[in-house]
Amino acid sequence: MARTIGSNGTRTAEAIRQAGVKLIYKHGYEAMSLRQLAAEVGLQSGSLYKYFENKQNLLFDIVREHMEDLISKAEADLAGVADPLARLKAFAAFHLRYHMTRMAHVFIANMEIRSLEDEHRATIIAQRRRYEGLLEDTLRRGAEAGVFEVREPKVATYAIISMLTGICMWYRPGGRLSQEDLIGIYTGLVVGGVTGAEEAVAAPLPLEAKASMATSPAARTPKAKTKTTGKATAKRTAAGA
Amino acid sequence: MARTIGSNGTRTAEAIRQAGVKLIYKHGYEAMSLRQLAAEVGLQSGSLYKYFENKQNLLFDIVREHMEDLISKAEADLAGVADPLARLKAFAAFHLRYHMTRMAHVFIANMEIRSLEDEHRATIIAQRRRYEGLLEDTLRRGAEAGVFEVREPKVATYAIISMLTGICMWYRPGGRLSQEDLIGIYTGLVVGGVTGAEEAVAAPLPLEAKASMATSPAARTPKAKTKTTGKATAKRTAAGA
DNA sequence: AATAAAAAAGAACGCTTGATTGTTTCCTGA
DNA sequence: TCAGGAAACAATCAAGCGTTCTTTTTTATT
Repeated sequence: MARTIGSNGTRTAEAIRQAGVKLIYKHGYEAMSLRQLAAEVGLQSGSLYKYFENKQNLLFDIVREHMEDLISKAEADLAGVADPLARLKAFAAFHLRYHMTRMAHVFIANMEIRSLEDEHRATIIAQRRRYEGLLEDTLRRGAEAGVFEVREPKVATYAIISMLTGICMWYRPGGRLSQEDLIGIYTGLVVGGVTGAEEAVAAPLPLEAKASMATSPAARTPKAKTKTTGKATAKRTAAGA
Repeated sequence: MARTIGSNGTRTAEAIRQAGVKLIYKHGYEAMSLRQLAAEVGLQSGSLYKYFENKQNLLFDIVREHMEDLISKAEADLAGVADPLARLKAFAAFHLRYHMTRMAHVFIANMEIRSLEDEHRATIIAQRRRYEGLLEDTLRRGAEAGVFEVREPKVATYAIISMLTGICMWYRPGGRLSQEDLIGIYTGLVVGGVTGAEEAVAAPLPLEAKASMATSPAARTPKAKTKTTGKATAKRTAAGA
């Protein structure tokens, strides 16, 4: 056999992209082998190279396109909103909704940066800076306008984004709380945090002791989590590309 | 040559553990080869097997021991603190200080869970549940006591822990802000978030454009910001645990 | 119908991986 | 002092890796 019946380039390209996202999300970039990916799409591993230069570039393409999508949608969403508080809420809502909808892409973009080669990683980090700037500017303007109590906009930006992004570590569609419920909860936490509870900002910290050491076993409660097929192991090839 | 002069089992075991943490932190578990690890310690790869059963168990040992340490220290730190607000602040301060001090271990424990085999992963997740319970119980009691405005303690727990954990994505010792500075800032955000800014919690969301899936081509920055604050800005993304 | 292009198969490559084994050297305690 | 155990080496294994190349089949174009 060679070319299969009904085969089509653009359709295969899209299938590879989707399968790549799925497998990298599930197993990680290093752990995903190209044979595994090819099997998922129904190809031989060698045939994949009609669709990307090498494994590294597949990852880079996926992450870069995701970041472009994230940024453009965020900027579009915030375009008309001027008031800092409204802008903050809009950002939080957008970020949460986006992250709940496209968890696999987000997860990859956050986790696999380390697997990118230097130049690629620099590109992605620059994109991320730009995205973070949307929030940071909002916080800074709000602080200048006296709406927010934010002494360190950059730190607050990192903190807030970490908090919001964290939702895709546990959220699964169909749970007790709807997306809009969660947006309400998270937004409340964010806005409360930056509009200043006086007692909070003032307080240094109430800690007396520092010591440690004590053993404690046991555990409770279950929670849904990702799974791994304990199969493939991989290497990170230095000479690879 | 065989046994090297001055070689000592317990010392080598410790060296392997440390090198393992270092290399997994730097390259990831999958990407770290045992030959790389052996070279770091000054051994041949085969010799490593005197110190662990296999690569998977090395990872598991590292993560499990880290979680045990985290939990026991946290429980010790919170032992005497009864008041919900004080307890919340103490938890935040502990978590931040711990994560700023042992970033490599924390990073591994959060990132490499997917690389653990099913049974091992279940053990670690149970430990994490227990740790999260410390915060969740505090939030729940504070809410019952009317000190906090927290409708969903579990969600708030995830959100807060993600935010706090995120600090080790960018914090590097020696930056402009001290550990205590950062603890103050983060604690302010946390306490503000749960002590309820009325306007925040009430507001549903001020968004008119709901469709996050609307296509928006390209991306134009009205205000792209690339402020380089010394070195504090760095590498990894704001993701959570 | 003839031909070119596209799509995929399939075999092969050089290498690295985690893991195993047998052997040699060093250290230590009776 | 000298055996016996601890510690590490050295060589090896099969498996799997990313990648390349050639061949074959299908589709599209003329």
